[in-house]
Amino acid sequence: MSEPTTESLNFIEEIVEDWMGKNPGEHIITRFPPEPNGYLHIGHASSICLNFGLTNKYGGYTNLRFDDTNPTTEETEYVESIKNDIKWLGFDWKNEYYASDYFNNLYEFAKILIQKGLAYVDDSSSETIAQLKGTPTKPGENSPFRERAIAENLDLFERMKLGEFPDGTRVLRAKIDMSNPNMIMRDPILYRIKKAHHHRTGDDWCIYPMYDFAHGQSDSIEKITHSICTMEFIPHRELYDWCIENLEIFPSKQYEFARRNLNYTITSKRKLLQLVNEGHVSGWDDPRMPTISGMRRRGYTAAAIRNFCDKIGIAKRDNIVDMALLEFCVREDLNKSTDRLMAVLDPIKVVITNYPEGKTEQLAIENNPEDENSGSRAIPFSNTLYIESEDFMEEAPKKYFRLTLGGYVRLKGAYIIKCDEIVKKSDGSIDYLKCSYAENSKSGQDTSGIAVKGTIHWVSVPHAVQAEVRLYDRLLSVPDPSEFPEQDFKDFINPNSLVTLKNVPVEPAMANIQPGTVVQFMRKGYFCCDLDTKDGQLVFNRTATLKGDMPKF
RNA sequence: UGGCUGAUGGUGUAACGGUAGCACAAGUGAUUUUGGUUCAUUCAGUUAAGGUUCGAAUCCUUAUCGGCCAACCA
Repeated sequence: MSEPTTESLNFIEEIVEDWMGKNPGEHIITRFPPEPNGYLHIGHASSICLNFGLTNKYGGYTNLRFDDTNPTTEETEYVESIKNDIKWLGFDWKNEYYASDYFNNLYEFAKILIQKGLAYVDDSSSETIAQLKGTPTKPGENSPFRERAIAENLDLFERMKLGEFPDGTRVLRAKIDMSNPNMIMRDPILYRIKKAHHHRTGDDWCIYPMYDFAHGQSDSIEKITHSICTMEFIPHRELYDWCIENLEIFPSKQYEFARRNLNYTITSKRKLLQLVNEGHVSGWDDPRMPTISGMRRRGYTAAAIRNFCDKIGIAKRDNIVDMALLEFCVREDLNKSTDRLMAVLDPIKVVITNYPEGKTEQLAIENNPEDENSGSRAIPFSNTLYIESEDFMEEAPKKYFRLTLGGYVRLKGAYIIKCDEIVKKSDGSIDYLKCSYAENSKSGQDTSGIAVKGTIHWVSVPHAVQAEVRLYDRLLSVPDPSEFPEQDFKDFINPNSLVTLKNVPVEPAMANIQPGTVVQFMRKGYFCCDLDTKDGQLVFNRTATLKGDMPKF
């Protein structure tokens, strides 16, 4: 009965479907190639969903390959975090590989190029090499070492490997074209000397291949059919193809898409590392970070992140995705799955004068109205309660639906109360509210006939449990710091990105929540029980507020 | 001033020569024991100018505006 809807494909899917049409019976192979020099962030999530999503959809498989060709910045800690994050996101790789697995192959490839007269050892300093490289508008000049004999190149390269020369004294370069309009092709450096300890190969090597001499060949060795990367690698594709062609190896193909940007945050590993190192955040997994581990700690779910990546799509144009869409995906998922509990973030006390002193009633309340299988729980009610201070106004405008002096309001799951008197301190601030309740207004069996405009949450004072609550907000105070290139992005860190509340009264059921669990604090937002929770000291992170602004009065 | 790449509502993304659609955001209304959810509804777009065509977001030309490229980083 439904219309035959033709699913719309992104341009990468079109390329894949086209490939499959031309290669019947074969399957695609993709790879996710992180450099282990930082934690994965939301931009990587997009790439992960793309690469793994493609092979989930079309068959074939995806490898995880660490691009570990620079020993000075790469660490095992990052390898572990990356694997953990990918698994948490819900994806499985076929093979776990490392570019460093291929150091021998790459070394042999280099010798092949030398023998073909397509690579040479250059003794120039890095300054000289930069100088002779020219500029985008000015062609480069040949290195004086460019015409070295093949045998001499072979010998020198061998001795570079043997460790005979200090760091930075020699490099191996491809012999291509110093006047190529694409600067990447102006005799790119293939190997450099770095007497550094590698996280996997230890001290086996003192020469390491550059990205351009490792990535394409690694793809080729793994027979990657579709090597998907971001737009800034477009100029590198010419060199990618050049290496594969001259080495006569499996012709992997590179395709580029535009990296996804999110407003009010940054996704630059360099800048993220700066935030961590300089202590602007508590670590890579600080809930304000756009890292996968940060979002996880904040309470975002893997399903929400996957859905977000699906919704923002894949294209080639520059983009800054609205954070509101990510939050929408988070709320959409959490709304269906989280239990509703009560916590009073900014409490004022209410005494119900006509409710027996010392009496406790257990009231039944449903856990999640969006999930009929979620059941219900009992919450204790007494004559002394906390309510949210913003839920009371002495004199209120017409549109104010909550408690006012002389007005009525419903306590969620309990009774209707009326505020009879405000008891003030000597400084004029509110000490507590004297209220009366309607005994026949009990939730679910209300015969009072009192019409109330609003329902508010509450916690019984004698039964309350204390918690620390961390209110997180957007990391930056401007949507796009790149609009201010003269300024340091750290100047834009939102000073209110974290507000910590101590001794927040929460209902007793909260004490049984396990770290990592997300619940909704009724009317206040979604909150995730933090890993710092221990020995009965509860800590909650605000994952997201509820949608819409409560009108401010 | 070189090369590469891109341009569709506020944001993101479709439409592949034939009705510019979807989602988010924003607004309005209904429902609601969460000012949540849900439902209904409104606002709002093809960078510009030419050309080809019965017909152009789509093809061609020119212009304009963005992004990337001069690490022994990836």
